[in-house]
Amino acid sequence: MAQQDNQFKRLVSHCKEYGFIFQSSEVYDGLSAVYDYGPYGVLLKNNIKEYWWKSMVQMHENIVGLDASIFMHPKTWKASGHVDAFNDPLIDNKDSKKRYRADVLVEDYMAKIEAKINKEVAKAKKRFGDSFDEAQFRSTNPRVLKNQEKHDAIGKRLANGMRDNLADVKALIEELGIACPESGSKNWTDVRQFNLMFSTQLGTIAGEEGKLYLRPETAQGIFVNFLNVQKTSRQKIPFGIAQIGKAFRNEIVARQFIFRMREFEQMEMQFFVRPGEEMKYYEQWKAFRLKWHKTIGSPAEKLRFHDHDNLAHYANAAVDIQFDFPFGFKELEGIHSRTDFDLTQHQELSGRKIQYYDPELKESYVPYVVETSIGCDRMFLAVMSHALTEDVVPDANGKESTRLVLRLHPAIAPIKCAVLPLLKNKEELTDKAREVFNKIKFAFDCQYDEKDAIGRRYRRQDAIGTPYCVTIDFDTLEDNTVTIRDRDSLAQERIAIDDIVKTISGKIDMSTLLSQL
RNA sequence: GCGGGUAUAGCUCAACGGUUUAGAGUGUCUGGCUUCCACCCAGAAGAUGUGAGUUCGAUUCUCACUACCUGCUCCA
Repeated sequence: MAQQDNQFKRLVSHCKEYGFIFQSSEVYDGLSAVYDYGPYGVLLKNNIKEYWWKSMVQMHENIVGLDASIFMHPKTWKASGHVDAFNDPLIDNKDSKKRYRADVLVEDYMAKIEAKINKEVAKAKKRFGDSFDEAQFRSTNPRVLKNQEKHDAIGKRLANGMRDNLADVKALIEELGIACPESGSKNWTDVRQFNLMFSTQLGTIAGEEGKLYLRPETAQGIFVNFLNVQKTSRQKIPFGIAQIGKAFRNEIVARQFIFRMREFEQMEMQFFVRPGEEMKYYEQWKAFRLKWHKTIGSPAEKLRFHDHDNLAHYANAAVDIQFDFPFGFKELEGIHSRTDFDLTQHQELSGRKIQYYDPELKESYVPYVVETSIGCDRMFLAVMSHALTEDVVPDANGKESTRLVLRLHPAIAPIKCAVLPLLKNKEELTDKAREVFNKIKFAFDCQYDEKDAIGRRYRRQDAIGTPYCVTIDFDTLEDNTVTIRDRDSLAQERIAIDDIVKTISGKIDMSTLLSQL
């Protein structure tokens, strides 16, 4: 555990030290669980997005893209269930430090009363035998009636309290003498509402009318555009809509660096299928998405599927792809069979028909949805945590020295090639190096560096994951060749200046990577 | 949100309540040297999270705030 902590701390400080990730608003002491991407971070993140987008949209003729707004009509979130389900009233026990949903505590208490009633009924049934009239017993037995009355009164008061009086829910819990199931303590905090959506307002005058939410997931933008996209792109089911975009969640606890942020980026694809065929595509996407991770270099032993035990209200199957982060296996991507829940909901709340006419079946239906949803920032953290390694390499005297190297897949590395004159104080070398730099900078992200000894410059590039370095030496002046040095093997090869772009392009090319999928 | 821990240069760490002008390594910058993996030499810049309190005096003790780590909790 301590070793994991250190490894994680090293990763966080590496991200800061080399300009990948900074804490948001750091000069003002930071803002909790919000982070900014620095110069290398934004390059890496963009490359990850490109890999995802091309593998999903470019590679699949039946998947098209979308960029829906962050603001959406408030009814969207009523339809999706977020307004209701993302509104948990929570209460803490001060002694046991356990947290509960206040309504669940009361409901459990009500369940106990119900159990008492049922016990009474069962007893009577045993006593009276076949002639027992349960309905009559329930409506006349004084003890049953009393308990039933109590049960109903509590239920009513809970419902009222939940609507607009959380203080009364606490009062109810105290009056009923509900104790912490774990510790038996009755020392409760106030009931607090945690709304997981951020709200803001439309227009310059505040009020209920203009209340808007920042989207907590990108998926709904896809669902409400289903018909627009399907008709204009002339897609036939099965087909998918992909989107990359920011989402916002007011998490109760946001921790672990960029793993759980309040503002984050999702890469989602909703695949629309015929009802009844969802499991076939669910399995298909499970396999494809896992392969996507392996192809970019995430090792099989750091990836695993994790089936959901409790399915969300909209799903009939759900699995996570978990990654072995420095703090353990955690969700990186989710693949969910969302049924027709979302489209049906939007159909009901909007009053518009959201259906697809299937020319083969000759009937209209609300399509079923299989979703793949990956956190872009989590993917960033996954590749960084796996890439950051320390190894032992020979130094100038042939002795062993350790180096910090970011073994990113070349296709997503922020800088593809560093151009280095062997010596700084020889103008013919620096001039030539500048010339080489200006020649290849059009092809990919390059960096020119003449400061410090050549070995140090190699190490600097290692630390930001640059896969290739070309070095201009005195031979270059004679024959227009350079040495190209490989980050991982340290091997050096002599190639012509005219071949640099071609050689490196072959190794960093996104299309080569995609063709392995 | 509750409990525990932490906060000193970009990074990693020092400094008895006062010998201090808060040190060191590393990194950064400038110059020199250097013909391929953290060389060397000379110089420079750079820090006590914020705000109160105790004290003659606070980086050091107390409290609050903020942020981070961590257990609980939550996770569409």
